[in-house]
Amino acid sequence: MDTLFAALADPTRRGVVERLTRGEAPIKELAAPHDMALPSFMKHIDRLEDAGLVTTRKVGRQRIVALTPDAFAPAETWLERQKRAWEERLDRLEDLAVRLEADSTDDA
Amino acid sequence: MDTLFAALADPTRRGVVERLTRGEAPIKELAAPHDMALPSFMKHIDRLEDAGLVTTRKVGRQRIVALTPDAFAPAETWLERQKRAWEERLDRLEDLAVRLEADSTDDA
DNA sequence: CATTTGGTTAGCCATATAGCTTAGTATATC
DNA sequence: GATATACTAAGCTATATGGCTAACCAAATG
Repeated sequence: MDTLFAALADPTRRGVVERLTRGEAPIKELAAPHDMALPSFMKHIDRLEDAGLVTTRKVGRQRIVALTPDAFAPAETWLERQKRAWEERLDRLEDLAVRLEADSTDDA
Repeated sequence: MDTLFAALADPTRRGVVERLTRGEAPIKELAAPHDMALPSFMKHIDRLEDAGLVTTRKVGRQRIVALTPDAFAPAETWLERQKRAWEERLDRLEDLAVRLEADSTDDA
């Protein structure tokens, strides 16, 4: 989870992910839009792979990078759970407020 | 976006967020379950605040921390967009495969 | 077989991160 | 007014991160 969110906390890496939703590609092609030396770029790919967001395979002298199926699932699940917990609490608070309001008008 | 994902890339901070979905709390109380010196813990709160995940206000000598409404929205939106792009591409590929298959059986 | 091309390895540098301690400051509480 | 409480500020350390260059390896290509 740490590595997943950390992998997404960098614009270069998010850019690579966005590119990969349109299909796999070799490293050279992925690197092209990012003004940086190849070894530096490679580290980002490594980090994406460590996070499980991406898989790579060697074809000839090229390394092809592809998005992992359900790559985002753990992150989405966690976020969804938090949002739900938060909204349920707001609902309970609202419910409580409504009931208190009803009580006060009963008194009148 | 960078700071948002980075803020979530740490178990202490995710723990704080999870706790806050059940309601706001002062720093001391939030810090209690995390075995670490207060100043160290404070830095995590600062990082959550910088990411816009959390707001704080001073009440007497306490600092109350609360989850920001729609705190996760940007992260969720980005993830959702990627997932959608990815799935649309898979659909197109499947569609293409089905059509190719149909063509080949037509030939037979 | 010489030369590109696409990665890869190794190692360096600057900054950021996550932790610490020690020493304040401001608000309660006795 | 003295003391305790809840931060807050300053400054230190170790490791991680994001970038670089230089040199190397292996698979094309001429």
